[in-house]
Amino acid sequence: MAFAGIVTYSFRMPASRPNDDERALRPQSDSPPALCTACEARHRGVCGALDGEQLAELARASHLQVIEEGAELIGDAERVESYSNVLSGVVKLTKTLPDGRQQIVGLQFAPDFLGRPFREESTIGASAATTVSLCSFPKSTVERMMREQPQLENRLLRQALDELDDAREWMVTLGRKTAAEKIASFLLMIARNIAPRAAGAGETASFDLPLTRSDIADFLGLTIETVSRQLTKLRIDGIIRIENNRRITIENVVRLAGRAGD
Amino acid sequence: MAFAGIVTYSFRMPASRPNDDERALRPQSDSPPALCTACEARHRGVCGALDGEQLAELARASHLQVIEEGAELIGDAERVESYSNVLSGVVKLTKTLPDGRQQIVGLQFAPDFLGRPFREESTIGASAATTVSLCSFPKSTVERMMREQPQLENRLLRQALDELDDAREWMVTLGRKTAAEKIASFLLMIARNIAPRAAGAGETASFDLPLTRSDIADFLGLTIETVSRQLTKLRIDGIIRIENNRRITIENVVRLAGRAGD
DNA sequence: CGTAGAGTTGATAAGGGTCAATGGTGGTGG
DNA sequence: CCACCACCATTGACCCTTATCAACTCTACG
Repeated sequence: MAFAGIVTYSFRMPASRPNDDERALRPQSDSPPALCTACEARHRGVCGALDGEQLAELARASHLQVIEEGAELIGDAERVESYSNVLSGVVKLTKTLPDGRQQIVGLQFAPDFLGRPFREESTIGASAATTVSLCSFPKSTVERMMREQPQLENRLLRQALDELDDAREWMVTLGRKTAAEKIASFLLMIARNIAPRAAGAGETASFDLPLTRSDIADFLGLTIETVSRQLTKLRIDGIIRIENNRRITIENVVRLAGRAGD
Repeated sequence: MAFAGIVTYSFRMPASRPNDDERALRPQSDSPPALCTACEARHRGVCGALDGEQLAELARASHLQVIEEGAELIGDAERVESYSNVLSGVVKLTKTLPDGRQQIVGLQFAPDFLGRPFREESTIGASAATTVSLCSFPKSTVERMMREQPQLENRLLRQALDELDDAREWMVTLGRKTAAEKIASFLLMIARNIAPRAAGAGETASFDLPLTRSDIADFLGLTIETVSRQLTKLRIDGIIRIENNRRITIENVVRLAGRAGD
């Protein structure tokens, strides 16, 4: 059941036909494919390393997938035959102990690259925290391009180092922060990824949590009860508003940051 | 006092003079510099990506440092002007919260590469857990070579991905394991890095802990008292022998692994 | 031989886990 | 349109693991 809930489209399916206007705007053969021009990965993601021709080649080999909430993308220790870019939604990376204890070890947002080069099988599981759309490529195509275009490897190195910084930041949270500090740090991290404008300067920020209470607990090394209690505490203290289970408003970003422990 | 306790040598200092026999063995101008031939980093580390000429050039710009136990290599948020290879000893990577709580977020052994490309200042602190020897290069030389030799970037990407796997492995340990499991996991990890032979197949393994109880606590998100109590418990159960504060013998690797939670 | 620093051990307390009951909310079918 | 159910989240009572505080031991070193 690994791919339950995954719908796959081809980039050349009828729904994505370019119309005459679009064609007229990019007549050259090495201009970016129509579907790449609006893609975040083309600018901030790994595809930014490719020239027009390479991008066209990759687009020809790629396909769009829409994965519904909860579906598994990659099982632990499963052989992986493709890489992907996250186009929208949130992917959670998980590790599970033999007795079932689970830890979320990372979250991926658009336009992150999803996959583990240089390893036959993945060491972690990946699943859709929300509905996710992915642009997936065959492993072999990406690996050939890495050899032809060093810029691509450079982009992957930059993302790997950023993820490493994130992982180490969370090690501090997991190892040394209290439950209250963990929740505050988590809300701030989500806000910065989902509503960067508001979280940066503004005093308030509203967003839908991409995770259930159970996921948040698995991310912070807590139980769902503790997560719930700490959210309630922040609500009573007037720092957040809980519109419904998923939707949160941070009433005062500065005060919340003051409770994150750093 | 950032560099207290650091002794610096040049690679061309008298103590490292090549004798006639060594010269005779490698007459070509692009053969590896004498001091690189015996270096682990030349084979398993990043230097393996360089050809003879590049290696010679890098060696000319590099210098050997011996850092005594406890000395700080890089302060948090400090500007870094050089990269290094770890030649021997153990470097601990730390993060500290404003109120002083500390978390060790990684350990580096020979022949790991030390440094954070693409960032002006480091986001973590680094200090010598044991006496450490480093081979250091100017930032600019390494960065130019990264552009000239894509293989170098490939090596860095591989190391970054390995470190990311390690960091995520420890996130599980920090977030979901009990104190007893944390200590068992830690001892196994150290044994695998310091005494790989014995830890792999053998039933017993002896080694010197590269960390104090306080460091172990900071690595595992515990207090020194809990670390001490759990070590005592393993000793009483006949799984380890504590020769002295630093030296440990794992009497039964299999039984210890059974207590690591995975 | 005395002191300092690291480690151990013990008593107590608190933070967060566990177990159990209750409270929303969204989806389905009558 | 409403009632019911399933699932998620909240709240409460209690307990356990680990932190905290304190005393003591051991070893290295002058």
